[in-house]
Amino acid sequence: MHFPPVTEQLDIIVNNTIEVLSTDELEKKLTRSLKTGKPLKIKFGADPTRPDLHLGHSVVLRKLREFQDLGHEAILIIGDFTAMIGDPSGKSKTRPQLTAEEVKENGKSYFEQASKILDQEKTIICYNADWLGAMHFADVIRLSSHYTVARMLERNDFEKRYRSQEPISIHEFLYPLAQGMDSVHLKNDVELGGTDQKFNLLVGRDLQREYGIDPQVCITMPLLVGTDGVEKMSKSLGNAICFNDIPEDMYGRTLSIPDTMIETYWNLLVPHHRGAATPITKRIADDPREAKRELAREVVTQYYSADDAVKAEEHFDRVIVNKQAPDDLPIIEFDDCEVPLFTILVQAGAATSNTAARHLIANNAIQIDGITCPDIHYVARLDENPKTIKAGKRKFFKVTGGKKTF
RNA sequence: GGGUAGGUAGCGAAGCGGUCAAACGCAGCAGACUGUAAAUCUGUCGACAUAUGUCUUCGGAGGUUCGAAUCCCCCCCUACCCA
Repeated sequence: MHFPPVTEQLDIIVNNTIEVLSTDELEKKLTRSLKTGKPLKIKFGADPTRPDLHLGHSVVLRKLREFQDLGHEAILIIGDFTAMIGDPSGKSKTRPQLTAEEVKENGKSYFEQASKILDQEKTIICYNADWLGAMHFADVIRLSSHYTVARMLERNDFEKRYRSQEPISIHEFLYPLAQGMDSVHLKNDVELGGTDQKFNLLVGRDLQREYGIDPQVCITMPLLVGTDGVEKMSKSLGNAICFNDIPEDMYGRTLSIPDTMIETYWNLLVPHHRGAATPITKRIADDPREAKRELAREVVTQYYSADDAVKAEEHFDRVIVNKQAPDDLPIIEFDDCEVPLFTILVQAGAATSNTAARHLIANNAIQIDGITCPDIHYVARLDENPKTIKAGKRKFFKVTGGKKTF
């Protein structure tokens, strides 16, 4: 294996990170691997509870990819075992117990999505139930003897909850230990995670030392703020841009971020273009609109293609900017010639109930062939010529009727 | 084992016998505006029918009342404190 010089590697690795614990050790490890020709093992773990990856995940995944490109070995751990414990960040919500099959399925989907960023060929994937599931209760007790309650309470959210008299379950204490056990098992050299993972990463490091293994270097990456510009990106907060979003959504949602975040997004999400002409800071200052559009195109290009990015932009300009209907609308067919508008909306999936459909109509959100229809009792006269219905800003479809012959 | 505080719509949180489908905030949806799906302002936000209502909801099961989310009884659950 041939690696770039250590200083060059360090530059790339440290870029965009929040913390590297420690840089010295990382340098030593890199030097050693350069000498021996043995790649470093880089660990990144993910719980397969929610298989929707979003741009927030991509920040860490891209760092992992950088390691791969430098010639190191990326190990993606699907936490099928730890998923059953439940992530203790924030209040522990009762999670639906996943079956082994669901977990495998989610894990597979996770890997597929992650492969949009990682070099799929070179990624090693493992399931931590393989070793955690094999542990006996006695092993677990022995493991837990390596850590103290006081040290656990050092963790930010534990401490906060403890102080404000919120409950902390014992199993939540076990979570970092389980994650740390992964590091003991893998003997990895580096573990990556978001800043919220810092404590868990350090536990892994401590445990490795306890078990006589060269402790891992912990690298934390910034948490990406969501499209709302406030909270960290998360599917449940509705401020996420997901890998699996269709290009149009991905493009539009990227455009909706506050201007102040363009630079951050650019740095964290767009692969380094070496020797890019004008620095992004200047381009944002000159023309924020175009800079953001370029960002959105870049994002779509990464997960789809440059072609899709252009199409998504055209779609956006047409539908959102110029408020015109896109091509290729789905057609909903009715047998009857006269159908109440609210029924059409429900059938088309534009509203979840008749009442909801009426609310939409009453809010002037419905247009038929470009004309707003404010009458909640409106009965549409349909024939084989499709009428275009616009529900809200973005939902379009066509309806035909009169298939029933009299 | 004992004590205390609680369990209300997606979440947070009022209400504590009728005017409660239930204040308020957040999220959601829509309208206006905008380079934008951001921000801001406005409306909406259980269901079914309609403008007058009907039905199902306030942890669960009973009960008292003309009438309960609100009172009584039993049960379940959650948190904290003391042992």
